[in-house]
Order: sequence, then structure tokens, then C-alpha cells
Amino acid sequence: MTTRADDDASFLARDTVDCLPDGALARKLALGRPLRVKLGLDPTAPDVHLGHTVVLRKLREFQDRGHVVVLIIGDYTARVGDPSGRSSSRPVLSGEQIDANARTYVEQAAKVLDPQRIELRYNAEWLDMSMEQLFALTRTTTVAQLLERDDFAKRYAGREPISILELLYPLMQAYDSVAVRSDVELGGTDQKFNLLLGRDVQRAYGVDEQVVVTMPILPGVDGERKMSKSAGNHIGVSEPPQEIYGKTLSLPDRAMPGWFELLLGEGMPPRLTPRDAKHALARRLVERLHSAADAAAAAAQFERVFVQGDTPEEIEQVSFAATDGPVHLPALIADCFGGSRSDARRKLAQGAVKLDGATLGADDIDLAPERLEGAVLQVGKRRFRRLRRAA
RNA sequence: GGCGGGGUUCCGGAGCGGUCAAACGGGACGGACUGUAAAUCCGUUGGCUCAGCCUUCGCAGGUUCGAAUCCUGCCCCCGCCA
Repeated sequence: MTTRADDDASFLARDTVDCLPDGALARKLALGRPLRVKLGLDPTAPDVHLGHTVVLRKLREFQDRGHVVVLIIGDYTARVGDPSGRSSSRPVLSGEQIDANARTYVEQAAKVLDPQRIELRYNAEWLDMSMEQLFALTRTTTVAQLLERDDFAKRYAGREPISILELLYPLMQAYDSVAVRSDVELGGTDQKFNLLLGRDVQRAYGVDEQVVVTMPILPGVDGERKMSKSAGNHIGVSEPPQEIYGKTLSLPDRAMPGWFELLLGEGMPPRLTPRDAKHALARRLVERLHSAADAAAAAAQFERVFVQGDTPEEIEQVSFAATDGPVHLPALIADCFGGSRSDARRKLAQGAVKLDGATLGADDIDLAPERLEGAVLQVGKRRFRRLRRAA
């Protein structure tokens, strides 16, 4: 016969990659108390993107069944930084920055999680330990065990540097599990090693071992690599509707089924053409992260700007200085859209700049203010500004 | 402690006395095309008062008509052996 716990377990194990060990989740659920489901966060990266939401959605399912999500802010590790040469991506952060990042993170995660059922913890609380305690922790694991991890193995074999601190990270993460008594830890499949190590370390400390749940990795908008901010192929959950919509449409068709599965938890609609399916996907994502009205507006604007080649309904206004003489266009473009004046000149030469729909050329360096007043300045396909003379 | 390899434009990585604002690849941006902010093709990718000028090749000096390239000192990084 199947119990309630078995049912819950099979529901929660749905679309996971690993749920280890076998039967462990059902046993935990059978305890009948709210489980503590852990997720560790890197406080250096406050930008939550769709890739993270795959794991967050699973956490939400736990919450909806009465369990508690324990978010751990890795403030201690961030404060220490990573001394190995390859670590420009791990700057040392101040306490205030970490707090601000954590707040921002929770705010963004709340688009998926139920903020009422989150326990927020900072790992400096327990990692700021004595040497003696550190020794106890490091004794639980051997170097060989750590070098088992795929990326360490590759780097070691390739004679690339691995700092002791990097080796220590998995141990610190594992100790987090000891400290918060986690029943379950979630992560992407790339976290599998660390999550399993958590079990070993918990056992060494005589704590009940956590269940390891891994989720598939979401590919980025390039359809190739894992979605990440550093790869520049991400869609942030806080991005404006228009951005989310447009970026979703840039997804290669072949990556669509995966996105439907991982983000919406359903198969791709079988009857739609790729084009309609992608628009439907984009709409659903904007609806979830913003609202139905925003989604409709984003769809309309996309149609207008990219299909019809028209200007958007709403254009940001910008004022230009009302000098006596002509206005220096490269300077104006640089001010409006960023970049250098030289870059603006190149854009002009490439026919990328339009004024009220008319393409300007490399010779249009100085324009009379009268021509600019009230006009729409466009650079490329998607950047628009309405010009107003400063009073 | 010993031996060896390095620090170049956003990233990776060529260049090793002039033809170097610096190959090539990636990324980014622009154009054409498209259902698409995809793919593909073409182009751009230090700054500026832009047919010219100015500032870049770890830092500081030096040699030379001329240095990313040679010399001296310094700083930093990496691997191997012990």
C-alpha cells in the first residue's frame, strides 16, 4: 500500500534529476513534521534569473506542502574572498553589501517562493569558528575525496591552480547542513557532489543525513550553455516585461521544449507553430514575473517594433541642451545611449541612427536644434529616445 | 629551497625593433534577411575638436631616429621538483 508520504515523495521527486538515496525522501516525509529544506546562496550575485527559478519552483512545492525553506546566505565565504588568482569573480564584500544583496535576493526570490515560509540564515553565524573546530571539520574528509569532484579533477589534471580555500568551500557548504540540521538540500545537477558531501559530513557530526535533490540545468537564451549572468545569456526575474519577452523570443527553437518543461512544468503545446509556441512561452513568463496586463503590452509592443518596424508606444524622453548653435550629434547619442562619441560616429556611418524614421549618415554631425525638438532618435533596432529641448 | 613558464586592447590569445591601435577566436554592437532580439551573411569593436591628433601592451627607468618587441630594477601570477 502507498502512504501519504509516498504520494508526496513521488510528487516532489517529479522532474528532479536525482533524489537520493532511494526512498529517503518518503522516510523523511513520514516523520510527519515540517521538513527543513536548504538552499545556499552566493551573496556576490544578487541577480536571480530564470535558471535559479527551476530550483526555486521545486522549493515552492515543498513550501506549499507545509515545509520550511532555509535560505543560507554565504556571507562568511564572501567576506573572506578567494585568494587564488582566478578569482576576480569573487570580490571581497563588506557587511553592508552582503546584507543589501541578501535583501535583494529574497525580494527577487519572492516572485517564486512564499516569503512567509522562509528561514533566512547567515553562515558567518557558525563558520566563524575556532581553529580547533575547523580541524574537526577538515578531518571529516580527505583530499582524494575532494579531488573526486569533476571540475577539481580536470583542473588538477590540467595543472591549473586550485587554492586550499576552494577545496574548503565544499566542506563549509556541508557544514552549513550540519548547522541548520537540513532534512533536504536542493541544487542544480552541478551541485550533486557538494550536496552528497553534506551527507557525509552530517553523518560525521552525528546529525541526521539530508536528502539530496538535484534539478536540471536550464540553458541560457543562447540555447547552449548553462544560464548565467557572466555568460550574458540570462533573463533576470526583475527585468522589465519587454526585455523578458524579447529575450525569450531570441531563444533558439530547439531549446524551447526544455524551457517549457523546466520553467512551466509542462510539455510544449503540440499544435502551435514554433513561432506561436515561442510567443506563448514569452507571454507566460512575463505573466508569472509581472502580470497578465504587462504580458499583453509586451506582446503588442514586440509586434509593433520588431514585426512592423514601428516606434514603441511609450518612449523615454531626454532633454538636450539648448545651445545657440547646432547640436553635436555624436555627443547627444553618447549621452542618450551610453558609449563613446567615436562609437556614435561609427553607428552613424553604419546607418544605425534614425531621426523620426529617416536614416542619418556619417555627415550628419551637427544638426539644428529645430530638427531635433520633439523628434524620435533611434539607434539600432531597439533603442529609442524622444528629444526635448532643455528649458 | 631549486628549476621553468607568464603578465598584451571586454575575455581567450598572437606579436618579439619600424608596415602595431596591435593577428586570430569568443563576446558585444550595427546592417541585410527572417516568425524572431534565432540561424546565416556582411561590417564595426581605445579616445577625440576624426582625411588628422592623442593615450594603450604589469610598474619605473634606459638604449635607439624609432620599443608591446632590446637592457636594468621592481611588483604580481602559475606549474614542476624537493
